[in-house]
Amino acid sequence: MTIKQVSEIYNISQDTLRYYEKVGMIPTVNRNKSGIRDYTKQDLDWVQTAICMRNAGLPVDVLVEYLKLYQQGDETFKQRLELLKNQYDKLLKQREQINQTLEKLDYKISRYEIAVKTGKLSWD
Amino acid sequence: MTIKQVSEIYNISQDTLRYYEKVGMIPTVNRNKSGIRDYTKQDLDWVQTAICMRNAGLPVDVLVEYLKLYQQGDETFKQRLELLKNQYDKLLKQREQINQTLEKLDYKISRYEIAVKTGKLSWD
DNA sequence: TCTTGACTTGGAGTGCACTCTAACTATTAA
DNA sequence: TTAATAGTTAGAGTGCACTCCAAGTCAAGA
Repeated sequence: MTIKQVSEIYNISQDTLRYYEKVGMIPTVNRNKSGIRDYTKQDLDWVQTAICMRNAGLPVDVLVEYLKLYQQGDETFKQRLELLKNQYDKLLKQREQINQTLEKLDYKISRYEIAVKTGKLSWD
Repeated sequence: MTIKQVSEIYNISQDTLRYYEKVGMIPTVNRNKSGIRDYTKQDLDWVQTAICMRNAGLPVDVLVEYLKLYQQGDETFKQRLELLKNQYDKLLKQREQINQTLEKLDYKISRYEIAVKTGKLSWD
């Protein structure tokens, strides 16, 4: 599968796909005889996971570290587990921040709904 | 209240507080006769809100726009409402991304918990 | 054969959100 | 009186994650 197809499937730029590979966030993709990337099913799994993790805000260097450990083989299960738990905890905290902000916004929004109707913003 | 105190209360650098003010994310803080910031209760409310919003990932320029509308008075209720709703929707989507990633991580973590015990990573 | 278009690379450039620096001023303690 | 401390400003620098660019290669079609 070509980089163009992958970029269309996941709605991500070809530049970003090449960048992810260059920095080591996903494994090196095999090239055909003329040097062009040919993504396999496994490559797509890595791409998908990388995009998912990045969308949630995991830092690139952490994902690079994860791939490095992965490529070092079975000796690194424990380190990989620690890394994943760590990121899990950080995401829980981030979600909590978002929830707090959603609450605040919800409150403000309800006040503005009234303000738009009445022309007055209450208690402020 | 001095910038040092504010920075300690909210655990944010003085530089960042000055930056938020400079770019217009919070209103200008009054200075005493020797030009030193003296944060009022209202200033603190703005600071707290700014930090909350930034922690959830709202962009600086959006918060600047909000303050600008706020300072334009009652004519901008509708625009402020739109802005807030917009950010609310974006945060909902971001939370959804985080939830997806948490699920993925949870799955991986449980596999690695077993892998660490057995020395083998299953089905992969 | 020539051109078009899709790909390749290394490396430079961009946008965001701080973060740091230098030069300066005012207040306080020794 | 002097020195240390805590603040001020404008503006430069940093780190992250892309994003763009230039120069080149290759395969297919006119």
